[in-house]
Amino acid sequence: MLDINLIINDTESIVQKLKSRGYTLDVKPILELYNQRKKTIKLKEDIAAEKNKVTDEFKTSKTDSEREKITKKSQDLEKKINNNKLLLERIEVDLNNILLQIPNLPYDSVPCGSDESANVITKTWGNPIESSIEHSEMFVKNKLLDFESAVTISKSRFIVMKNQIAKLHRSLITYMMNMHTEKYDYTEYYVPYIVNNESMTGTGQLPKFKEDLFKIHDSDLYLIPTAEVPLTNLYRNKILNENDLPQKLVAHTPCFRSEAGSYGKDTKGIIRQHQFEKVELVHIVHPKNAETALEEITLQAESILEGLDIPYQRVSLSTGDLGFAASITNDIEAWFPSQNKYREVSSCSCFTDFQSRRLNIKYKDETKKKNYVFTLNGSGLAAGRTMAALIENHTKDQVIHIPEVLHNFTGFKTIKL
RNA sequence: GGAGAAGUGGCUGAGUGGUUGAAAGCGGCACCCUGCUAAGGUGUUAUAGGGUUUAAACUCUAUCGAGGGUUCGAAUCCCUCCUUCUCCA
Repeated sequence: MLDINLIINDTESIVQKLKSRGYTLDVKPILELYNQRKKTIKLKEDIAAEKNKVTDEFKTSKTDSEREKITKKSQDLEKKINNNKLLLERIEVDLNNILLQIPNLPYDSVPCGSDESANVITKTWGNPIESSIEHSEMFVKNKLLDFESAVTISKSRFIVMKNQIAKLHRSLITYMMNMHTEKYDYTEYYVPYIVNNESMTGTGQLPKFKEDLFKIHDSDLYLIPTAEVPLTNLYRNKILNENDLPQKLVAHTPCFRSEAGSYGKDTKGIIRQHQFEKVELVHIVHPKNAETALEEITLQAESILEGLDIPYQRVSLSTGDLGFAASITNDIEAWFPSQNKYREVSSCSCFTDFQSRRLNIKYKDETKKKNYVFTLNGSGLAAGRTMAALIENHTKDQVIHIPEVLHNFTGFKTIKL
């Protein structure tokens, strides 16, 4: 959520910045509601002050007729207060509804463009190999990957893994979690996979992207699309000491996405699933440290791919391709030889105070002044896609060569087909 | 599954209808004192939102788990919900 004062006081530049990411801001209704809100607050509080004075007179009143008068007056004022209260509530709901729909402002450094074609590759690592080996095909016949059973159990876009593949998948997650907790000093969390409406609104999935989520029937609960939601919400309504920043959290969770609107996309393999495992990194930081934190998260995510010897590139998303809540995003894309292109395995973003304003997360500085923290997160990494990339990059003559960093976890060095 | 109890400021905890936005203690902060340490003294210390101001000061409103109700007036009485705890099965 944007700061309404910013919209009121710095309208022109806000409108311009939002325009650069393809959003047209209609300021007029906001301004109107903002003024109405102020007016109504003042009116309501003035009447409340009067009522407080009137009721105070009751104690010192002497006669019954005096008391009767006070009672009557107070009741009248109470009615007026209530009317204004209802009006104010309506105004605030309307205003909030508008504000919740406005995306975050892009950083000035974000490349300008209307869509992903304007994204900028800022780094490449490794030597992309050529190969036509598709990561899923070779496993299907021996049921190490079982799409058919998944459909029987559930529906399409789910997967059953078996034996060494299941273990390889689990080993990847352990490798990532160990790296982040042991080497990078993240605090590990186990969190709920089902969260409430407020949590989803806080991180920005709601109200705008409801159709991307799985909702639990007859409740206001949702399956998480990423651990970002529960992790960031750990700090909802919290005030942190400045020197407790930064907080770095990591969790491994399944992620559930309805993939609405992706019919026909990535139907082959395990690239796009309704349920997948992901290791998620979250930073809660002082605003002045946001940019270094983003670089840190991005490097840490990249280091996972480097350990696995999977070529990748880093892409700076353009204004038109940024996610709703993000101010700046680095995507990390792993090399998929069968597709002859790079595919996203991680997305690292800074959300500035967009989430913390919705979630009410602040820090206190030495002067005891409170400010909103900045939040960041990045995948480190999506396990399924990383495994797919690993398989495609490390299969030779019908043998998958497991990278050395995983040997302790897998217990095997190759998978023979 | 059944029966109770409780939720108050950073923490502990007092407060059963009106000078209580809230005692007291602890903690925090500032200053003072002491040769250092230990201890002591004085003061200060909630949040959000309005008004006002160059700013500070000031002032108003709301907030004692959440929401509703009773009342001229609610932390205090009533109802619903949430959370926590205890006991029984």
